[in-house]
Amino acid sequence: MMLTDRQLLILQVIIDDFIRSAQPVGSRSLSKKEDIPFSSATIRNEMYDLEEMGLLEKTHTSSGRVPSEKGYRFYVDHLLSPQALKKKDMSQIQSIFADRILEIENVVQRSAEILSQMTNYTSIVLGPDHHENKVKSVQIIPLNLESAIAIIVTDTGHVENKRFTIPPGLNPEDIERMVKILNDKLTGTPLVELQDKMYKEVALFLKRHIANYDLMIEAFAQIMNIPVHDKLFFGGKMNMMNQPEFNDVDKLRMLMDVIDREDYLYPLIKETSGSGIQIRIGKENNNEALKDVSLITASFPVIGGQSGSLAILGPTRMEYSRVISLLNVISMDLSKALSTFYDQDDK
Amino acid sequence: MMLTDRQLLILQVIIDDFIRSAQPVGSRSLSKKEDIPFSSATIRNEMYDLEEMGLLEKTHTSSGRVPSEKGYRFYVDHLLSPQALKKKDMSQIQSIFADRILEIENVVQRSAEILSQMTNYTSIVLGPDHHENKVKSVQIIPLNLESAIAIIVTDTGHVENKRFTIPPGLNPEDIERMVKILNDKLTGTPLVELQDKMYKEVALFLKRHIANYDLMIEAFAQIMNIPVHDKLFFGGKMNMMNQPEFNDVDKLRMLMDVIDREDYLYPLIKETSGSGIQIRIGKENNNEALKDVSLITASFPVIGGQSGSLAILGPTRMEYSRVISLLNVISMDLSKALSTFYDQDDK
DNA sequence: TTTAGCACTCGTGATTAGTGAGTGCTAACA
DNA sequence: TGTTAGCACTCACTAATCACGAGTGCTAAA
Repeated sequence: MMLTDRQLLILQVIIDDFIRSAQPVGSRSLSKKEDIPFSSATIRNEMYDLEEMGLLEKTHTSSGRVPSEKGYRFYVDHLLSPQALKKKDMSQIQSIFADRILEIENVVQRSAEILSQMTNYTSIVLGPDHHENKVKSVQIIPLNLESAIAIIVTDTGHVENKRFTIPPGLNPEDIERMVKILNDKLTGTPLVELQDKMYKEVALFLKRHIANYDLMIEAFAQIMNIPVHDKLFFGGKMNMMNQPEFNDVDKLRMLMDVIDREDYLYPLIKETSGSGIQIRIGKENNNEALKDVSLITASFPVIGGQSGSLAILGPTRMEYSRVISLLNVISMDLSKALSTFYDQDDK
Repeated sequence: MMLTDRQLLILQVIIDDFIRSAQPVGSRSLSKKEDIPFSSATIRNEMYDLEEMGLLEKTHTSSGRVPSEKGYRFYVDHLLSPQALKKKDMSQIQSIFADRILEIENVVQRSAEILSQMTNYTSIVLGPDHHENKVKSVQIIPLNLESAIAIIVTDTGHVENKRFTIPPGLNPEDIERMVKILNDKLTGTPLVELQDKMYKEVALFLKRHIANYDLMIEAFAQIMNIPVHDKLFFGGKMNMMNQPEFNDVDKLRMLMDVIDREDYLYPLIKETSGSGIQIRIGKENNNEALKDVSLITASFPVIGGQSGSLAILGPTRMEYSRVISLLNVISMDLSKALSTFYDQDDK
């Protein structure tokens, strides 16, 4: 598909205009613009050709033109020039990452919020997979005779805790011994391998030292059954209400259902990990409810070969350029910020 | 205000009907009902009177009648007979509380979900205030030379954790000693008093045993600065989209804004703690955005004098009877379920 | 190749008329 | 005296019509 320079210009201006106004763009209004020195008739001819190529559409026979999905695709592939962020935006971003925050979740959540607030779209952030994180310490805190809290701390500072019922016949000394064994055996084990290791290696050891070891193993293995999905962090879940394309409650509901049932979104976001910026427009999302939105995802690597991703969900009529710039900046900052949690592992 | 039996009947039927259909109720459709043996003309006369009393309204001169806020208020105060839940509902509730769940948060979250799912309204649950919970154990897990995780476990099994920077010059032995001191001094202290006690009692002690104790105190006091607001748990946040009164995106947005900014809702919910079931209809919520909704709150006591509350937010045209029954049942179950966490404290 | 001009299309908003569900009032009835 | 049948009236809602204007496609002239 070869476009003349003039066609490129017109396409670009139409899409930019539509992104701003959400209104079909007519030839006359275009011809009035400064950077368009052609008459409306000329523009009409070009529009006709662009429509034939499938880059533009009409909402009805005598309406102005609207970008098609293919048009957006062409736009992001060929017409998007990297655009520097405004100073105001930059300084706003700086300010989040300025104060050294100490919890991963906190950084991630705040990134999601700032991202949605700056774009007016919905943002989704997936922290680095913590299944690979290694156990730093295991603690058991008895609450009373029957139950206790098991706590697992990872090398990244993530804390998992779960309450469990103490098997009968186990005395405090048993528990103390157990904690010692667990720490000896499990420190350094990645979370994914925890359950396996528990049954295979630790079980034997416990058998020798602890009464009722099998019940205890059972209880503890439960605890180590850490959820498969990492948690998605959202910002501006409601922002899509502000988009004119979702002025209809039914449409809104369909979209919200998908957003809330995170399992649809999860693979779309997860998949991106490690491959730069990815843009999915409308039907490319392979989901009926997402056919009028675009999802832009960016992955950010953290030290140690892992990565997380952040995403913006907006109408197909999205400010691609700005969103991409923002994602680029924030993913880099996030990389840096989170890497400080990881790079201290090995000390 | 005295109503005849017939007026009571008619008012009741009108409100019941409107709650079901969301449509203004006309005299003719009423007169066709089995339990209404009067002609439409008679009903019209009664309606006229009920309107004069401010219990009914018209949407326009020749429309059917709609309950006014005052009408709903009368309805819940005088016409609501406690209604037994359907077996299906009961068994569904049983099933959540059947399997003994071990985390407070889990129970609370699941209650919120079941409540919203059964009513199709939005539910909000506030767990028992954990500021009064007492420290059971304090742990410090060093992650590397610079940072460590502080963990506080309460007697109810609640775990707070926070990362902090280790003041320079502190060695592992110092930390170990510090943990010992903290446990000695703080076990049994309610969370609210923690910060105070830290500065007043523990500081002196640490001074004697730990290098750089002042930095450490500073760092640790930070950690103990536990958020003032307890967390609200929501179920069915989006359910209001299904109500015809929020078919308009602007209305929906106003409502959602208030729901999301929890600080408006918090006092409304919190306030109820300890005073049975409370119903706020429309403007009684004292909030412009909540003028078309009703909030029904129920508090549930847990052993030890504390209490939490659960609430249902729905349109003023809410199934009051059903919601009240559900809240009654679930709040009792919740009382029981959560009390098991608390009553084992003292053993 | 570009553009001015013109006929044509179609969404939008205002206006009108018809329909039906509802009311209030009056007069007759039990 | 309370109840009801009957009737005129109101008003939201829908469909139909119209004028308007922003837009198009096509043709012919520059």
